[in-house]
Amino acid sequence: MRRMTARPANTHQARLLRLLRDGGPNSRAQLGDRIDLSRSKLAVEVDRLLETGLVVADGLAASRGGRRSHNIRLAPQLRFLGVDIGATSVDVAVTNAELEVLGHLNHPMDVREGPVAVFEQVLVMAAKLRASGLAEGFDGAGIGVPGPVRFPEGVPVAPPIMPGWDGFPVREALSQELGCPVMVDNDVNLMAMGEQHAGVARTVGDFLCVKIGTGIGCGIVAGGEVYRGTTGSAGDIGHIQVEPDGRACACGNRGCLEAHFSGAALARDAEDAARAGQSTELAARLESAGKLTAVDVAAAAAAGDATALDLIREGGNRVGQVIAGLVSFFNPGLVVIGGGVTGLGHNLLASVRTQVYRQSLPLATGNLPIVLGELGPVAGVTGAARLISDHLFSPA
Amino acid sequence: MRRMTARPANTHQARLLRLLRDGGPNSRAQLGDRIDLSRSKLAVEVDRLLETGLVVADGLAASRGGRRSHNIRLAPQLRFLGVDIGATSVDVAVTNAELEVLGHLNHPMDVREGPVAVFEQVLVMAAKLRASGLAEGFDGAGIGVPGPVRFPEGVPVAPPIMPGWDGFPVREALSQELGCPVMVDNDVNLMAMGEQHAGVARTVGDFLCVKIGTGIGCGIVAGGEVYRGTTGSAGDIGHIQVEPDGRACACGNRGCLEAHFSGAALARDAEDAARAGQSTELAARLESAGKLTAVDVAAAAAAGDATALDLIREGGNRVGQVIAGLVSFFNPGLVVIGGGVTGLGHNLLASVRTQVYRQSLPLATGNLPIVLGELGPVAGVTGAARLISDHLFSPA
DNA sequence: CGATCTTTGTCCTGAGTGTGGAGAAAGTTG
DNA sequence: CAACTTTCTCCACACTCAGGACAAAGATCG
Repeated sequence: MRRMTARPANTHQARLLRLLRDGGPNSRAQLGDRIDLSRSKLAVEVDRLLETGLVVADGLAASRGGRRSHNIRLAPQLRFLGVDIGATSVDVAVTNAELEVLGHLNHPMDVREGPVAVFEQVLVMAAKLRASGLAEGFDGAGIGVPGPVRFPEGVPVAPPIMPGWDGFPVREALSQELGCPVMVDNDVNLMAMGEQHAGVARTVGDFLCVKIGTGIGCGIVAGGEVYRGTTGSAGDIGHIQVEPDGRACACGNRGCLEAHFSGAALARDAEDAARAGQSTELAARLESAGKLTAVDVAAAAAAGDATALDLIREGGNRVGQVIAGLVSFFNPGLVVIGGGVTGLGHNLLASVRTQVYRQSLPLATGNLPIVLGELGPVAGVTGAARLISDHLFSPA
Repeated sequence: MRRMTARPANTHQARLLRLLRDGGPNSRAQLGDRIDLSRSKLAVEVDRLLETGLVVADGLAASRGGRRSHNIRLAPQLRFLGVDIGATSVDVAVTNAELEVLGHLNHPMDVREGPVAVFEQVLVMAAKLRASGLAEGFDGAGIGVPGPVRFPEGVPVAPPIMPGWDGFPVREALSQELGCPVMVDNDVNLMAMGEQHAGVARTVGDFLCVKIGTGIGCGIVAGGEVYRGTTGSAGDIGHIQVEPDGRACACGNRGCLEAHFSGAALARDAEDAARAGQSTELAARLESAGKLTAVDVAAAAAAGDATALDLIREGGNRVGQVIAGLVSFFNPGLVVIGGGVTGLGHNLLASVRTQVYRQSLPLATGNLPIVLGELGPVAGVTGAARLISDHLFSPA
């Protein structure tokens, strides 16, 4: 099957494609209402898009009191691949051109196994999705990695938790294997884009997306655009110091946020507490599973375990303290919290909110929602699809 | 005299005006090299600008081996007024269209005297500048106030250190008095724009501009544009907590950065030290002046006073700690430090650098200059002129 | 001092972009 | 079936813009 070869020839076409992607109007007349173009020019550009095959007109819509309109939509066979490489698992999903997730696979895997092994797994998963009939091929792929990325080149740089990935040509390699265009970004940025596209941040121009998983990172969206910083490391808040002479961190410093609270830190603290006999609930879980994760702590807290609750509350205070500073600095319109610890839910949220509302100025917090992400593991892959679609739906 | 009435009719004209403002080429041919337009189109737009009077062609340049070119430049009689209202003083300057400062006045004044009194003073100073022959009138004015501003309306909001200013229609009032367009912004943002236009940040797209005066604020420039946040309070880092249960702050919290280090805090600490007999140098200065300021501390440190040096070093550590966090988060390409404490100079800078380079990740600090502002008090007024000129030099 | 080359600026034609009106097509409503 | 709506197409006209031809003005060199 022939894959997407054409690209929009001008900004009008690009805007039309995005309008259609984002679930907008689907007749020429309705498109005309939302784009600043005359009917005639609009018709010309739509016709050209129809010629390229990026867009199809299939069937007629119901009448709204007059002549029935043609349904204009993005080519239904277009498929994007969204890949989200986390520290401990890989998510792969296939979407249509509207970025609706048609199929989604997850595979536990340590990113430290290196790019070659991870890519092999990604290709297996992509093949499985293809084999299940969801796609005959991919028109583009977005991929997120858990570390800073030199964005224009699509190459990870100096990733602390990803030895072996430094300088690996992710974009080029994956593009070669899949035979389609590929864009690479930080996983946190993709989560932010996902929540922006289909989640809680749909209507917000400036927001922060704090992802608490094995580590902690923060996606920054300013003026509707992801902000990546000078070297692509913007949002790397895991190593902000929260306690002078605090705990030793893998980065070599002491007192980093990540060392005091993160999925990994929480699990370790819970195990310590269980072994110290502070919580029978946690001890029981440790006994049966051999180790603890954030999920266990969440379950224990839900069961009313005071120690687990304390751990969550203290962690929330730590993150909240940092977020409070970021809120003062960045003055976002929304703070989204997501990642593996979302299961800790409202206990975590409550202490974060307390810290932020207490420490930041009223002007910055007055109308500031602090909420959990809406999309869970879908956020990353949706963001990945969005990344590549933004790229393909812009003039060449 | 007739003032500037015309505005650029399209983006081409706007770009040409900015090219000319920013000291660019000044013949049609040279303009053509830097703008993506054909010679013919360029000639048309230049002719139209000449007709409006925004631009003049005066005289011929020296030959460069062929026909001599016409000097194209912004109308020489254009004048912008730059106003920088600080907590304890008012700066007013007049610039030409290239934003060169032609005259600059400073007047000590407490912003808490309220907008009416301050405006009266600003108008007196503007009149003085006009009387000295530097301007026959003003084509536009930019004004900075030491607090958050609802930018589109030009109205200060909830300014903690400016009682009486909340909701005062600064833009409208000043525009009425001066009879020209006015734009209002936070003083810190203007300092950032000043350093961006004519100072150390000329070539940097993403940078932070930390202003340490009576309080502490931070201008944020992302992608070449000032970032103001959702409610205009972005960069308000003075109330980030640096010490749990630290010193009481005017905002009602404890441990705010501003309470531990700022022009005001430094002066107070120095006086305390002098009274406690920890420094004969500071005591002598306190004796003779009745009070101490950051300037005294700087002088004492320059004279080798250990206590003064300690105060500066400790303050630098505090700010450095916060800046380190911001660097991790924002990943800027440059950090500029300015404001009243610039006199503390390299002693301050040294401890800030130490903190940042120690606490932030190598990827973010690897190529990160941390420098003092280049323009001093001129930064604010230059930024103010730049603000209004950006506004006037864009299509209506 | 003239011939030639360079640089600058102007003019003109033709291709392409985009608008708005006229009106055809295809419905609904009474 | 007449009147009205909505959607879509076609067409004439204005405007934008690029690039070539060429004129103006000076430098360079034999």
